[in-house]
Amino acid sequence: MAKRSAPMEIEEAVRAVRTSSRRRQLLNAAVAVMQTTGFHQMSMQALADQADVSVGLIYKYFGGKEDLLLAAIVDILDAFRDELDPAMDAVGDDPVERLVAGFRHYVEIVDENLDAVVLTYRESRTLDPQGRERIKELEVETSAPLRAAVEAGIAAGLMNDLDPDLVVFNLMMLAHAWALKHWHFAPRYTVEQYIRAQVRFVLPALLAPGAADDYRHLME
Amino acid sequence: MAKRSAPMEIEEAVRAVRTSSRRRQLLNAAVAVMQTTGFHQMSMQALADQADVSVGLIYKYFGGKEDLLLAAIVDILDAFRDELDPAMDAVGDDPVERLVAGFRHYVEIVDENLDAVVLTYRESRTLDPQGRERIKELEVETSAPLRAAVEAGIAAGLMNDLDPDLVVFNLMMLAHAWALKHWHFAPRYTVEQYIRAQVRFVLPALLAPGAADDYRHLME
Amino acid sequence: MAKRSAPMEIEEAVRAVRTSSRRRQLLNAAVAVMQTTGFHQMSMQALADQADVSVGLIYKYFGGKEDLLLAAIVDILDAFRDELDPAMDAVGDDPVERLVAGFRHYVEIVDENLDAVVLTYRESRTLDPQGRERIKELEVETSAPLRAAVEAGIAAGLMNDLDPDLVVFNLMMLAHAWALKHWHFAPRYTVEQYIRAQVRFVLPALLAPGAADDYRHLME
Amino acid sequence: MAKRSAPMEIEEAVRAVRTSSRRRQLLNAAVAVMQTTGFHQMSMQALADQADVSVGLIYKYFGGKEDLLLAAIVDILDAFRDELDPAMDAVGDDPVERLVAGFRHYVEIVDENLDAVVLTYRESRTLDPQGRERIKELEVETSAPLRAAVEAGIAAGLMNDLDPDLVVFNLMMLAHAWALKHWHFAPRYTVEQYIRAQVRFVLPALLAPGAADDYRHLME
DNA sequence: CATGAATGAGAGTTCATTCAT
DNA sequence: TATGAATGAACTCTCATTCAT
Repeated sequence: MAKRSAPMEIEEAVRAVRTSSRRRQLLNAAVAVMQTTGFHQMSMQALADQADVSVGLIYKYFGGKEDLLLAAIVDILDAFRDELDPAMDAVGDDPVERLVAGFRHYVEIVDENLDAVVLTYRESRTLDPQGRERIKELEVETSAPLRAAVEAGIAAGLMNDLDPDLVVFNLMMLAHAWALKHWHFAPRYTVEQYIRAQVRFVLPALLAPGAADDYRHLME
Repeated sequence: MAKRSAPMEIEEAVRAVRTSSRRRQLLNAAVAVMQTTGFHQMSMQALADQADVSVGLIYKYFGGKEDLLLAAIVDILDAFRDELDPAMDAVGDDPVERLVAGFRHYVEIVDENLDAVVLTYRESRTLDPQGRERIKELEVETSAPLRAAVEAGIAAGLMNDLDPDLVVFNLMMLAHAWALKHWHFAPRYTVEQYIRAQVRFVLPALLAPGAADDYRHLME
Repeated sequence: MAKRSAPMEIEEAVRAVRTSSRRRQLLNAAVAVMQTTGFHQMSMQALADQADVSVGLIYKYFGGKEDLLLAAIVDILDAFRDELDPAMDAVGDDPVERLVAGFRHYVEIVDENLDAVVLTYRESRTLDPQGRERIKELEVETSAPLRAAVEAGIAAGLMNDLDPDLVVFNLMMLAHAWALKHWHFAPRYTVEQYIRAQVRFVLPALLAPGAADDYRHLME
Repeated sequence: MAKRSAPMEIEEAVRAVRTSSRRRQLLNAAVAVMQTTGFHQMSMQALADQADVSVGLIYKYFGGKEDLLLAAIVDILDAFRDELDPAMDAVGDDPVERLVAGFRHYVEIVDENLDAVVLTYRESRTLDPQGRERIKELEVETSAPLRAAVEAGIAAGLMNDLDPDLVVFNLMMLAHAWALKHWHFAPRYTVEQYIRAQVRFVLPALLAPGAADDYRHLME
């Protein structure tokens, strides 16, 4: 009996995997093409060529061009959201250590997705209001662990009493800046150098007077 | 002779003014349309309607659509560059005062050109390499007075020995953030509040330990 | 031997029936979809969904979309042709009675196949010349029993000496009108009323002066 | 003063005429292409070629393909409606004479627009509900003068007491049949012969017993 | 200087058909 | 026998650009 049902489950699983891998293949191709030509300049034919499939097939996996854009952006933001928490957990409970680890990892993900990050800035206005809303929500979700660290830091008296919201968005902007101003920073800094320089810039602004000495090691 | 040339000069001046006012009229219309629809969605017909001229006329003043985009972006960046210096001069010679005044004014200009600023982020990849280069140069030019203030501040021992380049780009990013994340900040802050909050965030990071007390008034 | 062949025959018969039932299933589905969306708007996927089979299977039973259309139309016309004769035989030998019975039955079949009839008018131009020819032949074949009745009626002096061909095509047009102008007639007449009204209209035109009285009962 | 306003009026008039002639040119081309290939088979490129304009221009004068179809059909029906009344007035006041003249002219218009008439049957289902409604209204409008003649004839005791609505639709069907079954009738009849044959068929059905003799000349 | 009718290449999207499973 | 993923040509429609007036 299990034998009879198994094939069906397998078949379904196979299809699910195939579907998912096609989506991934197409999303990767889409980001690759968009990074060089931009969303509007990307023709569906060009995308098909890049992904090595036919144009028609794209429409089996995505509702249309805009749907593809939304999926690509959401895909990136999902990565941010899902990777941030574990990276922060890895360094323990100290709010400052957690925040710095979070920022560091955020920049690293940005570095691995330079074009995708730029994409979220360039093309989100292209989406319909619903899609835009979705993206804003994701961005806020993503910032949640950072915000929690800031709030914990303030509560523990380790950080100055600044608006956590502003602090978090500032950190995200500085992380995004690595992508947005890559033309400017790349010749001057490696990612690692960029991260350290920004931490050196930001920490003094955050740390409460009494706590500054305890985190000297984070600023070398 | 003077009699003959005078009318001509006037005619030329009239033409120059008219030409210039036509360009302005078209640029304003272009920014107005782009802010709602985006560059790619803007049809030349829509632009012509907005500017109350015929499509054909646009091509008398601009080489084409992309040329118009470049002109619009350059136009905005010119404003930044030209207004920053005077605003900083108005507060005297103190590097810290100058830097804060510069940042304050920068954000104010951003606030008056929200859509235009977003435009520079969204559409610069659309331009040809030459146009992109032009924009980067302008951005660097714009940052010059801010950089000078930072360098002066460091030289005078008023500011920490940070990379002036990084500091300036950070300040610009935080100013741009008022436009880029306007959906997030606008419900929480007025421009004035945003400026003060950011100054409170940034100054502690910049000021040398000994100088902090002297600029308490800037952070209220 | 018989033992070996019997199963095969059964198998073949099963296959034949299944083939035939598949064809029928598909034709019914096709007519059902076409009646709501039209032939050109009907996608093979929609047809497959309606028939609850896969797209691929359709091509095992029909050469393609146009082949399917021809089959659907021929199917309808076959029904007309095959049902008319028996219905006319049922009323005996009198040419007028036969003609009226034929017309009556014709309208009734039209009523049961409203969309299919409209289909023959709407889509026959879609077919290739050969297919069109086939349909014209079928229509002529279908009209044969009616024509025979008219010719018999004229020969017997019961009907006026009109062109039988014209009479028959007129009758068919008036029958088709029940489908073609259904939007107009349906709110005003039931089928039964429509048939009687048309008989009352047509009979006086057909009946020879001396015969009129004998068929009063047909006109109530 | 008049001089200043005149040019504008002329300019407007010129544009109106040009617009109208473009529409006509396109409608004629559309009917020409549709008659050979059918609406769905007609590509906008084929239409453009036939009309000797560019594809883009078509969209300046029509909202799209379906709009063009509606316009083409309406155009034909308008001709029917506008030409019927004058033709009937020309023969005087006698209801029977008027009806016959109306029918005769109706068939003649059909003969001049064979493909267009077939078009109205083939493609009206293609239109959206609003367009379909429009067409039904036009058809009813067109039938008005015929209906008036029938009603007058019945009131005057010249015609049998049949449903005028049915009579009129029957006449229209028989007129349309000249187009719908042209493949069948054309080899057998000229238009003139067809008209006379149909009049001979229909009049006996309509005329009241007493009036039959007075209209013998109409049936030759 | 100013117009806007006209162009036509190129876009996104659909869908009849095929074929490996 | 039956499937449905994959194809790619063909479709309608848009719009930057030109040019006769």
